[in-house]
Amino acid sequence: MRSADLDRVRSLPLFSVMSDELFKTVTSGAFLQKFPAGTTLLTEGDAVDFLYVLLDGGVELGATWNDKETTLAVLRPVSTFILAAVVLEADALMSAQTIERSDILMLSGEALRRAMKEDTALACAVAQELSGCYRGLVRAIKNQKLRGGLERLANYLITQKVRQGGGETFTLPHEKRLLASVLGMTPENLSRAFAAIADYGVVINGPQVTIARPAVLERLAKPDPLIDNHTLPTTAPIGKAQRERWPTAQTRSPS
Amino acid sequence: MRSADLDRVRSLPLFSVMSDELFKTVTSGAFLQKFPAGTTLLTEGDAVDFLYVLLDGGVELGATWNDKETTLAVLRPVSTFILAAVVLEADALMSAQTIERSDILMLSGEALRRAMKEDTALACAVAQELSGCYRGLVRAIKNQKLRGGLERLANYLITQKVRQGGGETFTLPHEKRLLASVLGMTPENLSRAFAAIADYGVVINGPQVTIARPAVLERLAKPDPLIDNHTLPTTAPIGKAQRERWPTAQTRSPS
DNA sequence: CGGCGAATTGACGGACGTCAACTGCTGTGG
DNA sequence: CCACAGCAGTTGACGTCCGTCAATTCGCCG
Repeated sequence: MRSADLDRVRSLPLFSVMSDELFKTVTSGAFLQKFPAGTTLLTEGDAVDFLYVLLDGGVELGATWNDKETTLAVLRPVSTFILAAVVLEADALMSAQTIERSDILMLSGEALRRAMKEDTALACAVAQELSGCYRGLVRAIKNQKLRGGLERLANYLITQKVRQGGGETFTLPHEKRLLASVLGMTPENLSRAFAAIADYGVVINGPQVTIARPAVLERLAKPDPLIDNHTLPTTAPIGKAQRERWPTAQTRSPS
Repeated sequence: MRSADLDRVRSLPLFSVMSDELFKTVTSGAFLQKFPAGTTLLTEGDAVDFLYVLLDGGVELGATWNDKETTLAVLRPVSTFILAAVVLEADALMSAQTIERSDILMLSGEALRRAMKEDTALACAVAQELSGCYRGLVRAIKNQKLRGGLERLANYLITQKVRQGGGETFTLPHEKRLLASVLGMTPENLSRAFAAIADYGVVINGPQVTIARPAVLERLAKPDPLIDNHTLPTTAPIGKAQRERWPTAQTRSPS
């Protein structure tokens, strides 16, 4: 494993508190693996033996029931995942799948649990990380149960705008079909929601989104600091630059 | 505070691992308060200074947005709540309100955070508790995003049946309007769902529910161990016995 | 006895899922 | 180099689920 990668892991809040010695112990039995897009890392119900750390690329956390599927989160580097299952030595409740070519570090869950028992600072850091994840899910449930589809989309767009620097135009970070799943709707319905949100000053051009009248959109979205997290959940620089090219001004076809 | 109450707290997984000395420190600055039904303990957005422990009664955790309200969980003794906010020293994301006369122990958050730093076993126990809460929320989101209202109700009934001993008839633990909020629907819609679920062998008689043909109901519900937790989240004996009396057989009025 | 809130029921409309057809881009192989 | 298949995205038609409004019943409590 490259030492640059090790440094990135070390800089996560989870690991920055550990002693050098313990860090070496925990990472000694670790793999760094590169996966192509679309690889299933973990299926819900699987026993979990590793703590995963996404160093590069992207990962979708999803779940299934009765032939329906939904996305619970999309992770960007640097993020850890399935920490809760590792702590409890339990089966995974979510599936994990790469959405791009990804570099993923796999740390022994057993080693992590042992390290927690020996290092109070680490155990506290784990508790804090889990608290943050928990609160992220509380926000997600509130978003899901309290808002309608159009409102969820509007707030998603505002969050993206802020996270990407606040410029009036930005780029959707994923495929729209994945976004639909994150927002809890069908791709068709998302398409209609994009069409409807044009009335609120939002111009869609492929993956490019321009918020022409932020005040109007905000009146629809009613963003709320107790639901929308406009700062990133972990130390996570947004993924690589998106493609810039896109067929020129493809506004709505004049019917 | 009565020593019997202290013992109940001590028996929680969170506190059973602490040394006597540390336990005394943490509980020394604690209040035991009795609240009437309907008391708001905490409003979303409030700063959180205490870890709450529900010793008797019931508490609803809810959230609000844009004049809509929803229930995220209903707690029964013995349960702790808002642990995550205490760990992070953050504002509450949920409101908490008693639904019955309740005994609630309030522990200094500051003292708990200090104790975590000194006692690895406690910090690990906190991490485990938080992991359990996190996984509970993952289940809740899956339930919400993957199932329709009728399916959520069917699974709720099966869960209640199991938790109350598996007999063919049991008692709803709360008001129906609260249940509706937990299940993410309106009271009117829940009423219709109860009417519709009669086709699957479920007989409703006030708060009494009889599942006449479990196999039929299960074919509708398709319960899943990765969503439905048929065992209780914490060491939580179900609340006191419900009223038994109810006006005799109030089946559907013969139109 | 009277008022209040929970629960139910009906009527209606809107939001959302499903099915199907169509477009345009992309990668593949003849 | 082009033909083709495959997939993302869009659009329309339609049906279902669910929320809203209103009226009614019933038990509870003052």
